[in-house]
Amino acid sequence: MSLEPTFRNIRGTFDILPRDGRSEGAHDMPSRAWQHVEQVVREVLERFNFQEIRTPILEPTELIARGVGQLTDIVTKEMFAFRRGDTNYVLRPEVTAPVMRAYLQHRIDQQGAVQKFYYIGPCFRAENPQKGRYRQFHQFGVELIGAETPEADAEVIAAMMAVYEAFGLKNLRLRINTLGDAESRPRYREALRTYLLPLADRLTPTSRHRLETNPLRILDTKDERERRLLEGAPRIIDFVDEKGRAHYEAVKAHLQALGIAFEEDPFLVRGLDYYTHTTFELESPDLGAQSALAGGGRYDLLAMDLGHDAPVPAVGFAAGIERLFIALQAQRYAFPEEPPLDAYLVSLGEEAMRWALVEAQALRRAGLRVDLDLKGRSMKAQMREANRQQARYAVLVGERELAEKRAVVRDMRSGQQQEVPLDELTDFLKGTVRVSS
RNA sequence: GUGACCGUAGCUCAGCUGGUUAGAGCGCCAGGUUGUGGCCCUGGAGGUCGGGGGUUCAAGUCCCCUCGGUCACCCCA
Repeated sequence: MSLEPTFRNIRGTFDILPRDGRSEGAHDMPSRAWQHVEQVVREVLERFNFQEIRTPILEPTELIARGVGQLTDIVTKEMFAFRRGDTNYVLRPEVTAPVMRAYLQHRIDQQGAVQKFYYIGPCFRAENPQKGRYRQFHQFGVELIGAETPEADAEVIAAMMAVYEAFGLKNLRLRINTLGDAESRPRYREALRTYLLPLADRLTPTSRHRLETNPLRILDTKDERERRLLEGAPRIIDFVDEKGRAHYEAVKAHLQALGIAFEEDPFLVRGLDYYTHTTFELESPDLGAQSALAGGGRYDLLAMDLGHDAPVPAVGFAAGIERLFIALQAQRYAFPEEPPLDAYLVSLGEEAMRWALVEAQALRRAGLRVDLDLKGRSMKAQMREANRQQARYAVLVGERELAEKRAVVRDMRSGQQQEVPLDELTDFLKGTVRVSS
């Protein structure tokens, strides 16, 4: 199973293979399925006029630390970071901060219009892997930058839901909440602390620690006893000012108008510091412990956290592709089948093999999907290969055919075969293939 | 970082209370058809039983360590 001197993929990563082979270190879906998922994602998001942005996988560590937040789990313990020369690098653990960085760097804000970006690609987090969690994982998401209206929030959530709708996923649960803004949050934080302080001895050690560092994070505890303690805790919404509350109410109204079902969860806080106002999370019952399919929210303060001189309103979501796959498999999603080979060239003898090599090129130029034997195997073995590849036709050529300038073309479904002059092969295969498909 | 469970051919697994040359199905290769697939039949290749150490006359089977996997905690996608 494992030979010492051979290499394996790094823990928490996987290879995506052309054919689904159940094997350690390989994703259980073939590359074709990944292409399909990516394609659907692109189509849906582009329908919303989100346009792709590609940023480097390598970013300055400081960008992530300031963007995501110094005290977040991501920054304190989950970054793949290293130093080289006098620069600190990270493999990006998320894409929102990099997109904002690009937006500011290229002065896209000067263009005035609302910017709608989408991205799709790998991210890295040094966590212990488990179901739906990897060290190199793949995300897609959108960032809508430059609009502070509740309609922008609704648009982002609508785009997110549209992706899952396109895949026909059912039983999804959308939860939303508001975290208020830079004014209300500190006030709420204090109120929450004041409430929890007398109960500190009944909290878990981590929560007790968070009481000092980041009290909001205690809200999303899974500990039953803590949840009960929190029932009487002050609610964020009561600290949000008139404007913030109106924003939240408007978002909810828009979601209703869009026919998007949701539930409010006053305890929904997210582990990234940049969120303000609207936050949301999409869950699937099919995922196991890592139940979040996607999440996001508004992050109006991120630009300033990154050193910009004015706030830049923005809202976005991020979604996990591996988790999408889990949900798709659980709901028996029908992935498109591998397109079959139009023809497999079977050759006998060196000369015929050379002919096949050249003929394959001609057929491919004519638009056909063609493969040929490159091992010089027996005819039987080549036929077996043609069958395995589910080729529509096997084209057999040996010395005899070469001399007579005609090939034996075998229909692999019916088993019927006929002779076709070599110079008519392209037209024959194209014509017949077109007719039969 | 912590915990639980698991680790025998490419894949899925069987190997009873430790005891002769470690097995099956699928897959792969070849033959049955001197130039032909899918079904069937026959044969073959492929395993340091994750690795190391220990107990024992004897270990895939027991003990320890280690590596890897899975799931969970934490948190997130």
